[in-house]
Amino acid sequence: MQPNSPETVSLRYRPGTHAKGEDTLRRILEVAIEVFAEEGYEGASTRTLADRAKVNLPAIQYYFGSKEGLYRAAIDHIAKFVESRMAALAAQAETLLAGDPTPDELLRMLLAMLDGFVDLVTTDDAPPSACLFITRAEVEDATALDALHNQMMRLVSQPCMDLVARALGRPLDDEAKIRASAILGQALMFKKKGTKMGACPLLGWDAINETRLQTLKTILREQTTAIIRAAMD
Amino acid sequence: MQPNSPETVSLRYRPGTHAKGEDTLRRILEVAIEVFAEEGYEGASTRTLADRAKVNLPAIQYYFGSKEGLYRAAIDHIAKFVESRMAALAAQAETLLAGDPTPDELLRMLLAMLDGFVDLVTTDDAPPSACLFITRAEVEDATALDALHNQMMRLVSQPCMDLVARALGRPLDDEAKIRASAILGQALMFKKKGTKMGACPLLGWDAINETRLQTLKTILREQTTAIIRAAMD
DNA sequence: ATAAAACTGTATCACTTGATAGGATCAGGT
DNA sequence: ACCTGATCCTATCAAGTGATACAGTTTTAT
Repeated sequence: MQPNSPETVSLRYRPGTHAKGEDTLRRILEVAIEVFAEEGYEGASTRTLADRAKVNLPAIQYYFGSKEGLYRAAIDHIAKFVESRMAALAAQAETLLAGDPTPDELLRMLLAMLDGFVDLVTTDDAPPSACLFITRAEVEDATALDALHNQMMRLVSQPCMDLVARALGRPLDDEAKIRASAILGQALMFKKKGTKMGACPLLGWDAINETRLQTLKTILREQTTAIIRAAMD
Repeated sequence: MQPNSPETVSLRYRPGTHAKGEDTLRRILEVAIEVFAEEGYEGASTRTLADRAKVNLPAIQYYFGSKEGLYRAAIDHIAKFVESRMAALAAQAETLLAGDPTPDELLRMLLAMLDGFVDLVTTDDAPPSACLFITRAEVEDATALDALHNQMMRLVSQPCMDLVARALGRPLDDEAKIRASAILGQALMFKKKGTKMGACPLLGWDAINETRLQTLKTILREQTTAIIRAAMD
């Protein structure tokens, strides 16, 4: 019985019944994020996936129904991680916006979200290679990413755009959206295992350690403050 | 005789001798950029490439030696386009830096390069889908991209980093590099046919027309000015 | 005009891909 | 002890891949 095949998912499968199966499933999932990140969806063969996870070939169909099912599960897994990192900040921003915040409070909130976003895209926690996985999935135009897109919109882009608009005392128009996007764009250049044309290779940074992360955050906070202050006049 | 096969390239092939062959070669190349951009290297089958270019399957081997040869030729073609767009600006920046420029001159030059970079990543000219092609090639970690990487470094990143460093009266250290990268990162969010999480979908922009481009450039210039001015103190 | 080279098309090869069939093995409930 | 379902494995399939052999056609040079 394939526990996660389209027809039978959450029908007969009871997690924890067989601890061994649970471990195997998790191992496949975590390896899959790495391999999909390295090779892409088409490039990652089911044989490579199975080998790297130390399982046999049909295990993928058994646990996830199909290669695509595994891919979707990988996206879900990353989405949960993003949620765990950004949900609190997004909620905080929403509460603030519901009240009658000063421009300075709005700016501080925006800087906090920027910090969180930098953490998110530079972190090596939880699902390794998650950032590269998403980047690849993006250009591969995976429709399975839609859920994650909506989530990023809800937890990152939308709050930032709202904060920028309110801080500038404007409606949520193109200008506010452009400014918010550009501010986030600064951070995206430094994303983990980004591309060769990303900022890290340009800086000669092999990895982002704690001191480099602090330097980066400080500069981006400063620049964002300058951007908002200048636009307020 | 395969004109571009590794052994015989530029050995017996004389472009223009057979006008028909020249056209065919160019047609394959232009279609290839589109198809590789849409499907990725692995995803683009030689059959799809041949069909879209209205040639038969072996034509790819005949003209480019192999699928990989076609890929490399596509990258070369894009590299030439980038050169045509950015070389003048890069040279201008170099000349300026060789003299004794004022901070204001340096800022103006930086803004001009930023404008050029925005044009480059948002344009629909010359090789359509070139931007998406590069983005895909980046995450696919194509070693064939190295030449283009060096070129982007030489024509865009390096000049911008130099300009920022000099404008701030600092050496070319991490801070200057981070600031320059972040400034360019603002523009990258708006790249043509970027990802679904890019700025254009967030703005509800289906395409970037002339007025939108002007709005974008104006805001980015303004923000960059604010960033540099604030950092000079 | 005619030979040589450039170009195009059909048929096919060896290989890899995702997926499945069907049986062996294991763990938990009775 | 034993049965049932969960888990794992070997062997195999049909489809699609990049590439080539080789014959036919067109263009150029002499």
